[in-house]
Amino acid sequence: MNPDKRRRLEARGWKFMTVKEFLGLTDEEAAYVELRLKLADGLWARRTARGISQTALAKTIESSQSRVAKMEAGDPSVSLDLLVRSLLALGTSNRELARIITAR
Amino acid sequence: MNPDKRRRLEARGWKFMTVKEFLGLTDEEAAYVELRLKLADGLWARRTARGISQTALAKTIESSQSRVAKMEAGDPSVSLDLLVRSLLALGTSNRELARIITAR
DNA sequence: TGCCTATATGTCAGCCCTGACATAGACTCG
DNA sequence: CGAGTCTATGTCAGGGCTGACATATAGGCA
Repeated sequence: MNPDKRRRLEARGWKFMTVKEFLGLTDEEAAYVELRLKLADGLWARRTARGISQTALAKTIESSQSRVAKMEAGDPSVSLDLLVRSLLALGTSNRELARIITAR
Repeated sequence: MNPDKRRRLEARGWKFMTVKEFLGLTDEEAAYVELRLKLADGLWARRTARGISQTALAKTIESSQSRVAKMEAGDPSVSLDLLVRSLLALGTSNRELARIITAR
């Protein structure tokens, strides 16, 4: 958000919080959610870099296009398991996986 | 295995294979299994380093002692999700998580 | 010896995640 | 315009993972 706009809104009594604060997450929960989002972004990056469609990826991991879309969207209904297995199916090495996790 | 013993056994017609070969796993599946084992080992290492029991850890993650034992044993009935969440509950940072993953 | 703690292993009802399907929007190309 | 592709989103029955429980083994201590 624009700093000026934020200042003006705060002057009028608005409060700003992080997603973590808003949802009342513990540190571990926040770290978990963050991790999922990083993997989701990493999956999208890897897939598009390879130039393959969600449907094509879905076939290689024996899933469906809709589930791939949910994965990349960070949908809560998708497990870490499936995210990681999808990344591995795209040929992601342990080192690359580690880089995705530590990305900021 | 002792190289001499192996040579003697091979001379008698025994064949040796990796777990991956034996189970007929694809590269991705093998990587997935390996990853789980690394996380399992990492969990055990972190827990014992903190000097807490499986029961104590189970309480903090709202699970049970038996499930923690299965986790550390690399039991197939345990999801990556639970493994990672347990590690995070032990205060494992992203960087440490990455180190566990890339450990050999 | 008996008691306590820690860990391993098996089982199971119930819930969460699964793939599949339907549908809609955005975009490209005839 | 219409047809095709790609992606997003909602729904659902069924299967996999869950916590809980029971039980066994091992080690420490009195």
